[in-house]
Amino acid sequence: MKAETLNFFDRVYAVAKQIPYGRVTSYGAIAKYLGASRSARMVGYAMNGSGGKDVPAHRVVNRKGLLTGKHHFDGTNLMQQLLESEGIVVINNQIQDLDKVFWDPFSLQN
DNA sequence: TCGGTGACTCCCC
DNA sequence: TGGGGAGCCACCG
Repeated sequence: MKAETLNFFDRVYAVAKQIPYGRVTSYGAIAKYLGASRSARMVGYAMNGSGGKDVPAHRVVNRKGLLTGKHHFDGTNLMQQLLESEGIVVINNQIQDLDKVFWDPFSLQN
């Protein structure tokens, strides 16, 4: 069974749910955590199915800290609003101090 | 059934 | 150092 690949989506959601408040991570970080650093696109795609789930997709951004997925939210700047609501500084759809708010899923292993 | 697309990232030149 | 191309895998039509 290719259950492992199917779990890829579920794992993405699981990791995204583990993102602590006021912190963000990148698609590549999650993908790498799942052992598919080159499948970062799939992570973002998985977020498409995050609708209706408790997955804080707004805490997942690209490697540059750009809110590339904000366009997929109901609101145009809803994603930015949510991040700012958590104390994250977002300017021009880009997260500031990304190094400070960046959260690594490998921290779970700690 | 097959092809195309996509919220990205890394490698090569 | 900077820019461009290829890769990856699942979902949709």
